[in-house]
Amino acid sequence: MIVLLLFLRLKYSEMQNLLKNLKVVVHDKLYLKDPETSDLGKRIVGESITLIDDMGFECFTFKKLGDRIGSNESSIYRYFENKHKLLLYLTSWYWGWMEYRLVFATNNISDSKEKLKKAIDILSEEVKEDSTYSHIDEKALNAIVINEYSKSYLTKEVDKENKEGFFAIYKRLVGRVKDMILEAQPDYGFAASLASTTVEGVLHQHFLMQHFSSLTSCSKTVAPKDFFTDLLFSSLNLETHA
Amino acid sequence: MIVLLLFLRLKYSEMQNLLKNLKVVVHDKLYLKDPETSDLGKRIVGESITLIDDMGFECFTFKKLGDRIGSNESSIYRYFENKHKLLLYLTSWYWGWMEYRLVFATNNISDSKEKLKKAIDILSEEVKEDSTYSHIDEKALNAIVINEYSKSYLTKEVDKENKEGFFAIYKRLVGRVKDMILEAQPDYGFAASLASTTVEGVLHQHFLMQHFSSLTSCSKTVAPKDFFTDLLFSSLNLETHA
DNA sequence: CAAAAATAATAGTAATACTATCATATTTGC
DNA sequence: GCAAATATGATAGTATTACTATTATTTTTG
Repeated sequence: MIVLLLFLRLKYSEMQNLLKNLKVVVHDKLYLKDPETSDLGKRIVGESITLIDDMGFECFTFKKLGDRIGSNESSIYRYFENKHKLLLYLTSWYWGWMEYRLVFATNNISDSKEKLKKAIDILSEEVKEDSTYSHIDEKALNAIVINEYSKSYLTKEVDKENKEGFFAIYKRLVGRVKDMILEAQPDYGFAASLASTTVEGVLHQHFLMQHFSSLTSCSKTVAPKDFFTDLLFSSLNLETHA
Repeated sequence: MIVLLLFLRLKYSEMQNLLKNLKVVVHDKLYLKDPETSDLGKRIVGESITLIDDMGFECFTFKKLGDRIGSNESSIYRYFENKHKLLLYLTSWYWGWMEYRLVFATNNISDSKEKLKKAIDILSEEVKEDSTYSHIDEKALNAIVINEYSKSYLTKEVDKENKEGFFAIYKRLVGRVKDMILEAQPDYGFAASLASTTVEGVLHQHFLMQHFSSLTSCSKTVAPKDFFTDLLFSSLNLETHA
């Protein structure tokens, strides 16, 4: 689906309408039953996002989610094996959504520097509205990714789950950033590390802004985007202006 | 203690002997009873490091630790309130140890670029030996910091715990890196973000080397140090060679 | 409208994360 | 050397978590 978009030239404003008719595809072993196929499934996904955002992933349980959506714990277990898989599902969805927006926003830019700059914009901008999908609050999901994403891979099962492909979307996204870096500067020797540092670092800087302001230069006037644009263009030895 | 060292000129080889007579000081509300003051306490700290490294923080319990050290769960609870506090204790200790090594290795360097380069070395080098302290396996502790550190602050209690000073050592360390960045390039506008990105990013690159090799440029021949040295010197607009 | 599928309700289990109490060692201060 | 204090160990108990299993009740659909 996303590949198709490379041949399209659509205005940014049309993206939201388009996305409404597309489904972000996540690995089908992350769920027992596709939550997109039923009303209950959508409520599970939708309310789990706001609940995890409210209480944090550690405190979140399927029992509490059941109470919240007026359903039963056992029904939730028919959609997701456990809350770890649910987190993988939600964050995969997020990265799929991010990848879509990244590809969409950059596909019609021919200048490699402009393209990279746009990519940094998309990756680091604060998500402000939960607009695109009716049942998914993208702003809350963005907060979850900032606060919980690393818990999804900092586990003893990471190699097994990686082999199963549970991190495929994230890896593909980092790979796209890496490719854009190399397009802008083919000689650069650390493209993969710079890409992963950027994707991860953006989340970290947002976290620091909220909880450790002395550890970040970002504030109301300086955005993570400014820091990372400077960082990437300096290390690639490129001028910031096109 | 560390301040004193600024006025000393000791060989690197003497550091280990010196450290043996110094105690890394962590926040005293992280423990109920100082584990350094008893044999049991040292076994708790020492064995918790290898046990967490072996089984991961999620699977680790005080009951299992009690079994391992031939002691009782209830005795461990007299030293640490819970395993979260123990993790904060261990990681604080690690960052205190790192800060010590950083200050020691850089204090006698007058050239600001050389100093920064040395700081990157210390921060990003793989810890190979558990040499300095008899009861602490620094190599295993380094692995714990790579795999578990972010779990210590990605919690709902982070602001309260930050106010209590539980992250003071880490913040001071990042502050030192920030100061060195500004010493080398006073005009640079994102010193705090570059410092936090480096300290955090080094851990992340080590993790990626172990589990997501496609997301990093680091390998057996390229060290995280090489990437971060290039990254910092480029963004500070400095030449790598002194 | 009957059969199938989805959901809800209930019960039960093993493990976790503790707290409380009491018993027994070990240390120490006189 | 002994009593008092302190440290450690053993046992028991609780609420919660993270499930699994079974059965009952709705809802959907051919």
